[in-house]
Order: sequence, then C-alpha cells, then structure tokens
Amino acid sequence: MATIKDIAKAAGVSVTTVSRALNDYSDVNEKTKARIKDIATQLNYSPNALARSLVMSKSHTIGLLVSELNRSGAKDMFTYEVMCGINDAASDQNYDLILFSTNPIKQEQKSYSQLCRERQVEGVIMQGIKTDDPYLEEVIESNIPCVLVDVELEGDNVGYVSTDNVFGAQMAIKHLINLGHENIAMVNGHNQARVSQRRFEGYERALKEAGIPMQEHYVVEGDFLEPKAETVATKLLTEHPEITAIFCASDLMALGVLRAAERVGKKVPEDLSIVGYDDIMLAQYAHPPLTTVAQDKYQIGYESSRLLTAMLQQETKKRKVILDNQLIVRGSTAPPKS
Amino acid sequence: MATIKDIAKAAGVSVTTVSRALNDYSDVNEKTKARIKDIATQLNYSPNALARSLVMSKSHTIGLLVSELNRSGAKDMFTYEVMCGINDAASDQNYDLILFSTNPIKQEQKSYSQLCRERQVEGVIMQGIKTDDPYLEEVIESNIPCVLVDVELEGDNVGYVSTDNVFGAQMAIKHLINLGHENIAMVNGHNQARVSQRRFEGYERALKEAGIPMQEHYVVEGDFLEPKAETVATKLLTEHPEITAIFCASDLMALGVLRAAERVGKKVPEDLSIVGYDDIMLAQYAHPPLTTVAQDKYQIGYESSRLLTAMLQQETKKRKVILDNQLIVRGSTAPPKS
DNA sequence: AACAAAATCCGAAACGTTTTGGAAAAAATA
DNA sequence: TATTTTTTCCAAAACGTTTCGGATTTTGTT
Repeated sequence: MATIKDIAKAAGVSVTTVSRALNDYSDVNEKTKARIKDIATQLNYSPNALARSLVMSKSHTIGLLVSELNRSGAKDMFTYEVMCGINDAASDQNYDLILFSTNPIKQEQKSYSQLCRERQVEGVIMQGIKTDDPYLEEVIESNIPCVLVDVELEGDNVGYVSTDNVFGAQMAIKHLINLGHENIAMVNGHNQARVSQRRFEGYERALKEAGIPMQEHYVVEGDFLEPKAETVATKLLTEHPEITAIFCASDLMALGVLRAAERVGKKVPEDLSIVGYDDIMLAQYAHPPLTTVAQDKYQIGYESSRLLTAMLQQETKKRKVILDNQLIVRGSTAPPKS
Repeated sequence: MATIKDIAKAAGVSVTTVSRALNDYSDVNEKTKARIKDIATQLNYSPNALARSLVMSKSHTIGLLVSELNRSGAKDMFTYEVMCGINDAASDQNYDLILFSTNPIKQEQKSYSQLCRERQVEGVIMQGIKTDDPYLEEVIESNIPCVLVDVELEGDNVGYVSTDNVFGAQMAIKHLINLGHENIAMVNGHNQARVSQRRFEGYERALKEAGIPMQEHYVVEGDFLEPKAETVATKLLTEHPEITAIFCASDLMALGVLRAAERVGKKVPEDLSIVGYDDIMLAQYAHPPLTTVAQDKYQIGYESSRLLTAMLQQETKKRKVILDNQLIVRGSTAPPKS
C-alpha cells in the first residue's frame, strides 16, 4: 500500500525525484538514488500499474480475445497450446495478457473497440474467430493493432499468422506417392473453410507435379466430423476399390476413415494408407498410430505475440507470418500391395 | 478517445454531472441524463477502466495464476478446461481475467504480492501450484483473497476447491467389488501428491467396508507416468497372478497398465479389469475404452471463480468447495472369470 | 574570484474518472 | 409572501504516477 509519496516523505525528497530514481534516470545523485531504492524495498513498495498506465497512456497489456473459449474446444488442444505460446512470448516482452472471451450475446452488448478501449489494451490477438464474425469487420476499421490466428486478413493495423496448408498437404501427398501410391483420395472438410481450400490446393498440386491425373470423384467432404467422414469414406472405398491411400483434412476425420476401412474389410496400412492433419493427441494412440501433418500450435501462438509486439513497437512492416508444418510418419502409411 | 470532459463540453454541463448521468444517479434530471447519454454514444465514448479503477481502488480484475502454463499441460485437458470454467464464471460476474503465468525464474524476480499489487487485482485464482511452491506461503500471509485449485489450504483470505478424491476412489473400488473382484491392486502416483494420499484412502476404505483385507504388496507407485506404470504393473502381475483388477490413480497410468496386461498376456477386461482416474480424452479411445473416475474440470473452474467473487463481495464465510465426481463405466471392467 | 557548465533537485500539471459537500433553482408548504 | 424541502447541478479534491520546465547547488574553467 506504500505509494511513491510515502517514499518521498521518508526520504525527504520530492515525488519527482523518487519517480526518477526508481526509473533510473541519470539526473538524480547515485547516493540518493540508492537511498530511495532502499527505502522503497523497506516499505515493500510496488508501483501501481494503473496509475502509470493512465498517465503514460500505455497499458502494456494485450487483449487475448478467444471466441467461445469453452469445453468444445477441448477436443483438440489447439486453443490451449496456442495460448501457451502467446503467453510465453507476451511475458517475454513484458506484456500482460488480459482475457476477453466473447460469445454472440456479449458481442451485441459491447463492440470490439469498446472492449479494447475500456481496458486500454494496446493490441489484440484474436483466436478461434470465424470468417463471418461481426468483430472481424471492426478489426479492420479499428486503429488498434491486431493479430489474427489462422484468419487470413491483412491491413495497416492487422496481421495474421498461420501455417502453410498448401505445403502441408503437398508433403502428405508426396509421402504417399513416394511410397508408391497412385490412387490417392482426399476426405476434405468443407468448402467454406479456408484451410480446406488450401489443403485441397496442395493435394492437387502434388498430384500434378507427380504427373498423376486427379480424379474428381476421389475428393469428398467430411465436414471435419468423425462420423461423417466414416460415412463418406465407406462409400468411397466401396465404389472405388482401387484406392490405396486417403488423405484427410483433419485427424478426427482420419479416425473416421480408419473405422470405414475396418467396415469394408481393408487393413491399415497394408490395404489402405491414411494420412491425417493436425497431429492431435489421439493421433499417436490410434490403431495404427496416424501418419499426419503437424502444425506447431505453440509456435503459432508464440509468433502471434511476437508479431503483435513488433507491430506495437512499430519495428516491422511485416503483417503476416506463415509457419512451416511437419509430416509425422507413423504406422498408418505403407507401400501399397503391388 | 472521447473522454467524459468532451461530453461535458458538448453538453454544456460539468464532468460531475456527466459521470453521474452515465452511472444513472438519481440526482440528475431525466432530460439532461438522456441528452448526455445521447452525446456519449454520438462521440462513441467508452469509459476508461484504468482511471475508474484508480480512483475507486477497485480494478474489477482477478488474477489467474497458472504455474508453468505450458505444453506439458497438454497431455490432459485439465488446465484448459478449468480455465474455461473460471473464465465463464468470472465474466458472468463482470470480472476481467488477467493472466499471470509464473515459473521459478520469474518467481525470484517478483514476489506474489508484488505481482498482485502491481496489477491491482482484487483476488487471485491459483492453478497447477505444487504444495512446495514458494508462492503458497505468501498466499496465506497476504491479504489478497485467493482461491486454490486442488490444493487444500484454508485461511481468512484463502479458500480452495477440489473434488472428493476419497469418494472417487471408493466408487471405483466398489464398482470392482460389485463385479465380483476381490484381489484388487492399486497403481498409485507418489506419496508427495495429496491426491494420491486421498485416493489411496478411498481404496483402503472401500476394501475395508467390503470386508476384504488389504494386501500391502498390492499397492505400487507409478509416479503418474505411463511407462513407469507399465513397468511396475508388469512386475505386479507376474508376481501376483491372482490379481484380477487394478485401480490406477490416473488414466495415463491406466494406459501403461493396459500395455503391461498385454505384455503378460492378460486380456482386458476378461482376465484383468482396469479403472483409471481423470477421464482424459484418450480414455474413451483406448482399447478397450477405460472405465474411469471423471472430475468435472469445467465445474472446478467455475466454482473457483464463484467462490472468489463471493469472497470479494464478502457474501460468504465459506472457504472450501468439494465437488462430486463420477464413475464412468466403459469397457475395461468386467466380472472376473470364475 | 568570477563565470560557465554540469549535476541535482523540485513544483505543478497532467492522465480520466468518482465523490464529497455544498450551492442554486425549483417546488412545496406554511 | 416567507420559509422549507426537493431537485438539479457543480467545483474541487482525490487516486498514484510521469514529465515539463525551471530552480538551485555543485563543479570546472579561466
């Protein structure tokens, strides 16, 4: 509860001097500086960040806006791991994180910029936001620096970090081709998702590069759902028994495909190779463990924070960061039976 | 950027009146009140929470202190789900959450109370803190209200919420006994963990109630680690082939035991029943899916927030909340072969 | 010793709000 | 009409800090 005034009184100097002493300004005598610091620790002083922020109009706080921070996000660890990365990078840069969680009801009550200005955040990181979220429009209009996670949107004050989904899909397909597969199908998410479009792009490109003609009917949509994927994959495998490999736009769907294979009596990986995407926890515990494309979620978060703080300090013109991802080969892929 | 002053100027009244109008005080004319509010929305005004907190010395902020918020926590969803609950309850009560993540290095630099006072948090929720954490001592001394998650510590300003580990273990054992098991072993965590002590207590008690004598050598420690559990369980099962059921203090260890069973050639659940604890995501995807004791992590978080806000508003003398947990019966338990 | 330069300090304003203790105006009562 | 009550407003202080501009003291130079 000791304030700068108390210290000033105890030291017999002005508050100005105390402030400047504690902040290591050069225009205060080393002796008195030491004395003041002594007294400060004696009085167990700690500065009031509110007061400081108020006068400096810098809160050193960044808002972490997570849409629908809730249990449903628990299926994979995406949100959590990204948060860890954000948190680490932010605290490295001495920024504090304040958690905004929104949902449709709250969004009606309070606009994005209101939210930000009230708490005087210097910048925002948005996560889990859908492309049609009303807040997204405000972000571009607003003059508060913002970094989006996995939403491709650029502007003067807004950047994003994402992974290279085209490249990731390409790696997956190349892996299958290298194993000797030629009849490679894809269970995609749905066309509204940017990642689906990108991953399909990679699928297409890898086939083309290998000189394998793409079969339209080899590509089906599983809506990112496990049961839906099982259904469509079953159909796919019965109608096109020549298929020896399936690339899935998510691990969850890959698990569904795994079950589909079981249903149509195909052994994985002997009769059918499966590649997933995401590397969720379950992937390594599946039977057989899933070959998959992993994105470093922690790093996504970390880089988001870094990008934002760089923007805040105006030390970069960069507005987007695309991270690599990595193919993790496990037991669900093998050469096709010749 | 509009302040209360701007509104005052535009409305031709004093800042006092504006403040009182916006806060719906009764001593301002309804007409002028309406006019002021109009102008406020026109100027796109939003109050500066910093300034308000400063003068009211109420920040309406609670600190969420998560020890080692990092990827390793990703194995189960505990931390994340608890956070979701905390967040929901806090925002229900109009408290904002500010994220403190600590690690040993940071703790040396800044004491617990410094951390709190700097940011002027009204209260703190601590999660993932170990019983020997240096911050824990400060918590009791400090006068800042604090709620611990899963750490049994009570005081004037400190409470905790946890689940009934004794009861949970009891349920698990009773379930096994009801199935007809008598030779029931336990793979515990380690004795430094409070939950281990409690769960052992439940194990002991349930056996006693059923009149089954406890065998000392049936209880081994797996340190909460999957490989360690596998090792000790393998030894256990070979030395005591009469064992028909194993209760594990965590799902992760149960997975290890599952592998141990495979190694010694016992089929689960025909030859060996296994019960885990936690209900992590993997539990339902294991082969066979694990019977386990689930704790409602979300609710733990939610109740933590509730307890803290109640303490802050001094509307309760309660300092601890013990939540129920639930036995989830899946495929890893069955009657023993007679 | 006289002056300039450097070192050290401080008063006061500012940040945006709330709140206290009235004052002025309007309405009610005598 | 004179007095009291109610309504409506406001000036100023306060919260804890930083910073601007200048004042005072010390040191250095000649």
